[in-house]
Amino acid sequence: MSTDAARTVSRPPELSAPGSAGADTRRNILTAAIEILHASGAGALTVRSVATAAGCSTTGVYTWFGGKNGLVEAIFIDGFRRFGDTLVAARAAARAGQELLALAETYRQWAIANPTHYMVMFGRAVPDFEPSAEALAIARGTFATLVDAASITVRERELVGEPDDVAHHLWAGMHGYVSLELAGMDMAHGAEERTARFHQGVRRLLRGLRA
Amino acid sequence: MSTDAARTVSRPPELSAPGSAGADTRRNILTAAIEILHASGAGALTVRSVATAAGCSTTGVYTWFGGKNGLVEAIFIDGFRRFGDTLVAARAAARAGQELLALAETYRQWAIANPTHYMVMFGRAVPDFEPSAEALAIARGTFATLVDAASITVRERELVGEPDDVAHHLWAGMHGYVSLELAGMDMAHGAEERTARFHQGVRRLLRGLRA
DNA sequence: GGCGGTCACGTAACAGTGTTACATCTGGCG
DNA sequence: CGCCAGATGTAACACTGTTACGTGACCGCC
Repeated sequence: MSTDAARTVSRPPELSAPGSAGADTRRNILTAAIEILHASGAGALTVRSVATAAGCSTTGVYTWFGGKNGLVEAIFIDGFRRFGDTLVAARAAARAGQELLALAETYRQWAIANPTHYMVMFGRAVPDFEPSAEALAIARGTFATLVDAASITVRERELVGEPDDVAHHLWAGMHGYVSLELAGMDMAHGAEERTARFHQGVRRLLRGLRA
Repeated sequence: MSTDAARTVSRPPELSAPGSAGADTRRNILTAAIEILHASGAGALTVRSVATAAGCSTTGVYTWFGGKNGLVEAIFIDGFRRFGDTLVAARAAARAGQELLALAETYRQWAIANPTHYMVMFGRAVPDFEPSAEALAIARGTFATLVDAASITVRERELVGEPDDVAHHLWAGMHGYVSLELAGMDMAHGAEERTARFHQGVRRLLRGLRA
C-alpha cells in the first residue's frame, strides 16, 4: 500500500523540461551519488550522504528518484550508458580486424577504472536493489556493439556461430576475468601478469570461436 | 580504536572444543544465517534476524563471530568449503576424460542452486564486507581441484599452457556465464537455452585451450 | 490583479540496522 | 565455599531508509 502510494505520488519527471531548475537538482543528486560510489563504495552510498553532497535534503532523492532504489537504478542505467559509449568509441578507433580485441581491452580498462560502479551494474552490490525490466533492457542494449562486431566476424567467416551466441560467449569471458579480478580472486602476482593472462584468455577464447 | 578493541576482545573461539555447549550456538548461528541467506537474500541477513532464528540474542553473534562481518566471512568460508567438496565429488564421479566437462556442469548447477550464497562469495553482495587474506586463501584453495584436473589434461597434451593459467581461463569462463545468468543479463529465452549455451561455451572454450 | 492548486523542498519523526556498555548468570578451579 | 573468566541478555547509542506534514514558489485561470 505504502509502496503503491509512493509509486503514484512520486511520478519521477524522467527527463524534465531542459532549463528547469528542478532538473539541475536531479543531475546534482545523480552526479553526487556516482562520485560517492566511486570514492567510497556502495556501503557509503546513503540517501543522507548523497543529499548533503548534492546540496539538498533527503526529500530531494524521493521527489526525483522515488527512493534509494530509484537512485541506484539511475546509477545503473547511467553506468551502462557510459560503458556503452566507451565501447562504441573504442570500436570506432580500432584498426580493421582488431575490433574485438580492442573491445576486450576497453571492457577491462573501464571495469578496473570504475570497479564499484561495475559491481553495482553486474553484481548486486546494493542489497535490495533489483534492476527493472526497462533497466535490464538498456543494459542488454549496451552490448549491441558487441553483437554487431561479432556478426561482422561471422559474416566474414572468421568466427562461427549465431552472432548472439558469439557475442554472449565473448561477454561472459570478459566479464568472468574482470569480475574475478575485482573480487580479489585472481591468483596472479602482479598487475602486468593479470593483464597478460587476460589478453591470453581473450585470444584463446577467440580461437575457440573460430571456424 | 573501537575496532581494535573489538578485535582483541572478541577473540573468536574458531573451532572451540568439541562437545562444549558454546560451539552449538556458534553452529546454530551459522546455519541460521545461511538459511536466511538462501531463503530471503543478503538484504534480509540482519544480526537480529539471525539471532532470533538461532534462538539467542544479538550479542551471540558478537561473542562467536565478532560482528556481522565476521559472520559473513564464516558464511563465505563455509560456502567455499561446500562448493569445493561438491566439485571434488563431481570430479571423482566423472568418466575418464570428461572431468572438466563434469566440473563445469557441477559448477553451474551449484551456483544456480545457491545463488545468494554464490553472490556473497563472488560478488560483494554484503556492502561493507571484504574477505580477509585467510578467507581469500581458502577461496583460492577451493580451485585446487580445477588446477589439478587442468594439469592432467596438460600433461596428456590435450590442453596446452601453464596449468594455473588453464585453470584460471576455465574458472573465468564458467564464472562469467554463471554470473551473468544470476544477474539477469542473459538474453536467452529459456532455461534450456541458457543451459545449451553454457555447454556450447564451455566446449568452445576448451577448444581454444587445446594444443 | 488576485486566486487556487500543483509541486519541489525542508524539518522532524518513524521503524529498523549494526554495535556496544553494562549487568547477570553459569561453570570450573583453587 | 569463594572466585573469576566467559557466554548471554537488556538496553542504549548512532545511523539507515522512509514518510507525514508544513512551507513556499510557480503557473494557469477568472
